[in-house]
Amino acid sequence: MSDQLSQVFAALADPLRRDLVSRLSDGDATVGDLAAPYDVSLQAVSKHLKVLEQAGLVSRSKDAQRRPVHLEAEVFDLMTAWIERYRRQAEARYQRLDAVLAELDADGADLPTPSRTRGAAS
Amino acid sequence: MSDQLSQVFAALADPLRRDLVSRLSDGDATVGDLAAPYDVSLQAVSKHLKVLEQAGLVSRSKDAQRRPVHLEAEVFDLMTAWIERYRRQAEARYQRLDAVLAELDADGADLPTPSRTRGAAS
DNA sequence: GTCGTAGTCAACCCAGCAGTTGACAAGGAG
DNA sequence: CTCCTTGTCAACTGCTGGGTTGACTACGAC
Repeated sequence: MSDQLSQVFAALADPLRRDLVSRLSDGDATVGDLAAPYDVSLQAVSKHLKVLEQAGLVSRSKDAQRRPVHLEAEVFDLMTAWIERYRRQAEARYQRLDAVLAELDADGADLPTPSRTRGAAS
Repeated sequence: MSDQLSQVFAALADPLRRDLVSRLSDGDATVGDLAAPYDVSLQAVSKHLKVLEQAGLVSRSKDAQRRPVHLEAEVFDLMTAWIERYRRQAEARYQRLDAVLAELDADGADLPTPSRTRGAAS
């Protein structure tokens, strides 16, 4: 679980943490402000923030005894890149399959272009 | 944790499961095929697949005693939508801040457009 | 100085998850 | 039919994660 991608996904798997991110996208906030709407303890929220910080989604500065929390949007790119990669790959495969099926249909199902059968053919 | 978004994020928080998704984007495969490269038991991989299935990332059909696994790419859209939403929101906020700062700089820091100060002003 | 505020740290509990092994079901193959 | 393959289900273990409470630090206010 040490890789950042795993940490980011794990961090966002919790609804409360996603809500924190959501509210932080609206502007920086202190721990107390963030904790107020929930009925969990301040310490629990502080822990959640630590998880987000560890994942690189959030940074905390130091202003007197206050700890303003700031959203780091760049990390989203990491996820987006990963997601897009496999979505596109999967979509490309479907399109290829569609093309093959269309070709089969057009040719009359007699010459199934026997060159490449990788994948679904078992 | 019942909402799908949480399940999807949690499912992808595991490197092995991400690897399964990665390999499935290359084409359907059986449980045995998928389990082969790892040094964990077949049952463990089957469990991982169940997690992915529960999250809607994967579907299993039935072919004799074989259970071909198929990647469902649509669920990625759910994540992408969530991510994009907050990334754009955060980026927009930065741009607004930049604009305000630029304006301050241009005006000579005497008329800080005192209408809206929400957010970072403590 | 004392008090109150903002937040972290540490210890502890409970639930869930990843991994294991063992037994079992479902279908071909001989 | 029996055997083998493919895979699931069930029970158990160990670890991690989210929650709590209590004590502590750091800073500003009085």
